[in-house]
This record gives sequence, C-alpha cells and structure tokens, in this order.
Amino acid sequence: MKESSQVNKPQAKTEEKKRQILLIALQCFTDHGIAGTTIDMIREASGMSVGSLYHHFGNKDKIAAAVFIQGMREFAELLRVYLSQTENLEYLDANGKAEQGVKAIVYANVDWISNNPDWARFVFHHRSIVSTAGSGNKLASDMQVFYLHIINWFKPYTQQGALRPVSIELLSSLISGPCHDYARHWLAGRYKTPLVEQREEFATAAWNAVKAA
Amino acid sequence: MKESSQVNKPQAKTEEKKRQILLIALQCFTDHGIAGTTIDMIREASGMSVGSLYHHFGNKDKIAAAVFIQGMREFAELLRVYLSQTENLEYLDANGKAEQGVKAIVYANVDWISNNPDWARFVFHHRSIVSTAGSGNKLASDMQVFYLHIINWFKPYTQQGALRPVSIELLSSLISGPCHDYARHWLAGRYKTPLVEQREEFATAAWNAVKAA
DNA sequence: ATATTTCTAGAATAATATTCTAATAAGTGT
DNA sequence: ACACTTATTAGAATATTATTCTAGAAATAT
Repeated sequence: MKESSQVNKPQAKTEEKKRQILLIALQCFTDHGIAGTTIDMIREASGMSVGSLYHHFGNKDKIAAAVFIQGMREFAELLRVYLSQTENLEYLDANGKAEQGVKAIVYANVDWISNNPDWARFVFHHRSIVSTAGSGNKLASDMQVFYLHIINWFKPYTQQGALRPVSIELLSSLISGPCHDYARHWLAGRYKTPLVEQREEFATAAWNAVKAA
Repeated sequence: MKESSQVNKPQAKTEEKKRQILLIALQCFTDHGIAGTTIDMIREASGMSVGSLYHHFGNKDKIAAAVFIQGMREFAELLRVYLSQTENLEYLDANGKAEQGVKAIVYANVDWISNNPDWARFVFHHRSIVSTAGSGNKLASDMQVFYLHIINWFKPYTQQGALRPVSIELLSSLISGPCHDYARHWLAGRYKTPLVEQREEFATAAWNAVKAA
C-alpha cells in the first residue's frame, strides 16, 4: 500500500523506526518536559532498549535535537509546497504574486502549527537544544538549503519594487512575527481563540507590513 | 553608600542575596543551558551550599523559574515606566496618544532586550519552565496585575476608535510579534544587524498594524 | 537571656544518564 | 549456501547529578 513498500531498503525501515521513536519522544517531552522525561520513559514507550536509543541518537539531548530537526524539516516541506503553488498563477502581475507568496508563508505557518500543535510547541521552545546538543551542523546544512530557497523567492520581488526595500531578516520578522507570537500564546493555552481563526487577519497584516506602497 | 543601608532588614539582605544568586544562575544557564548546568556549578559560582540553594529555591527547575520570573518582573517595570510617560502628553489627541503608547511598548521591548540580552534570551526560551517547575501561581499573580494594567491602557483607545476593534490578544501579537521574532534571531546570532537599529522600523510597523484608519 | 525561626552546611541517598561488553540480526560478496 | 563484515539490540555496570536529611549557626523576636 505504501508507495515506498516496493523499495523497502533496510535503511528505510530503520529511518521509519527512528521517526516513530521521535514521535514517541515528542509525546514524552510534551507531557513531562525534556528534563522531566527520562531515557527509561522513552525506552519503555518505544519498546527499545537503552543501548539502541544511544546507538541511534547518542544521548538525551540529541534525541530532543532530532525531534526538533524532524519537525522543522516537515514544516519546511509544507512551506515549500505552499510557495510553489503560487508560482502557477500566471495571470497575476508581480504585485499579485508577491502578495500571494507572502500570504502563503503565513498560511503555511498557521496550518502547520494548527495541525501539529505538539510539534509546534516543541519547535518554538527548544530551538536552543540543537546547539547545546551539538547537532548544529546537521540542522544548519538542512536549513541552509531551505533558507536559500526562501531568499531566492523574495529576491525578484524586492528588486522589482513589489516589496519594501529592507533586509530579508526584517521582512521575515514582519511576516511571521505576529502569527508566531499569537501561536505561542495559543499553544500555551493563554489565548482561547484558535490560531486558525486569525488566519486571514495575519495574512493581510503581513502583506500590509511588507508591500511597497 | 547604598540607599538601602539604613533600613537593612535581614529580609532585604536575603532578597538581595537571592537576586545575586539568580544572576549567577542566569550566567550558568546562558553558558551551559539549564540541563548542562549542575547544582554544583551554581553552588560553586555563588559560594553557597547545596542546602542553602535548596532552602531558598526548592530545586533546580525552581531556580530557573525564579530567574524567569525575576526577568519578567524587571521588564514589566520598564514597560510600566515607558507607558506612564506617554500619559503626560496633554497636547496630543486620542490618536496621538494611542500612537505614542503603542510605540512605547515597542521601545520598551527593544530597549530591555538590547540592554539585557542574556536575560531576554532566557525569558524567550524558558517560559515553559515556570509551569513544569510548578511556580506558575507565583508568576500568574505577579503578571496578572501587569496584564490588567496593559489591558486597561488599551481599552479606552479601542473604544474611542483610535485602535482597530480586535481582541487585545491580537493587538498584542501585532505590536510585539515582529520585534520579538527579530530579537530571537538576533539573540541567537542568526541576524547580524542589532535589534536596536530596527527600533523605529518596528515602532512604525506596530502602529500601522493596529491603528484604526 | 531565652526561645523561635530562618538560614547554612555537607554528608548520605536516590534518581538518572551514560558507557560497555556481548550477543543477535542484517547485509554483502563468493 | 557460506563465511565475513557491519549494524543493531540488549541490559548490567558505572558515573554523574539531583535531592534529602540531620545538625548546627545566625538572626530575630519575646
């Protein structure tokens, strides 16, 4: 049934198993925090042995780092898909395309966070684990490609004057900042209105904040 | 020399000592992360004994929670000062006052983060420690007063129509979100241009995002 | 001055992370 | 099918670290 079952290489099985372990670890971290989660909990919940866990991941921090990286990777993939869909809108001018692209970034954020709240919470709170765990390089190389993709998407629009002539960093914060801020509070239970209900609100706010006029 | 030396009650000395310990703990956490910091490091750096540390704070997580709470308290105080200064501008109309207030919020954020980068980094990354450490009530009661203050500040302006008629939560995210997002990246070394150089940028963006017109 | 409470100290204990050695399974070439 | 190499699993042994506990010192109140 799975499209990958024909080519079920051993590595693929291992990779899939690792992903399962990461999901279980995410559950543990969500329920008890990283500090409150013991290796033994993950061992028991995953049916693995301590030895296997250490063989695959190295140590507890690296398990957490792997959870983070996997989450980022899956979000990045969704964003890539959303952005690529804006490229088919041939009938739009540069302004229209820029607008759809900026909004696509917000939509991807809102949708992924809403559909993967545990993962989003983890990613929001534990970015720093990646560096303390020393898994920085792996993330860096993974994300580098992704960031370049985004930057290259922006470039033509800033040059053509559809977007304000400010740094990519600033653009990025103006687009994602409000949505992320709200998401953090909502994920923590401090805000009651679901993030997804503010989807359009954040999309138009983002466009207004970065459009040239 | 200290202005408090006349009334040097024992409690005051203890409170000051606790604050010193928290600053040292913050340093440890900044250098090694919470997980990487051992009680023994804090003991050695602070010249206390394990017993004293546990007597004052309870456990490691509660030390971290106390660092967080102290940071929030000091930021809240700065914000309060900034906001109160906008109330003296008698010559401004409602719109003008609302604008100055919204910008004051951004300024307070930018300035506190820029002047207390370690503390800001900690506060950004470890809000969750407060709940896992079970110090939630203490923070809640502390912050409740503060949030009410902000809410009460907003209320008249939304009613008068100077601000968009949306929830306080949304207003808050639109105002602080971009600045916080940028700050996180800057504090992590991913953005090079200092936050403070974007001070006006974030202030005007905030105002544009929430003003009524 | 004495009693009471708060604070300090560090050894003893408990909890947990990590390492290590050996066994098993999987993959590869003949 | 067989030997050979590599990857994975297992869990006991060890090391690290958090936390508790008991007793004594310092501060404060009566």
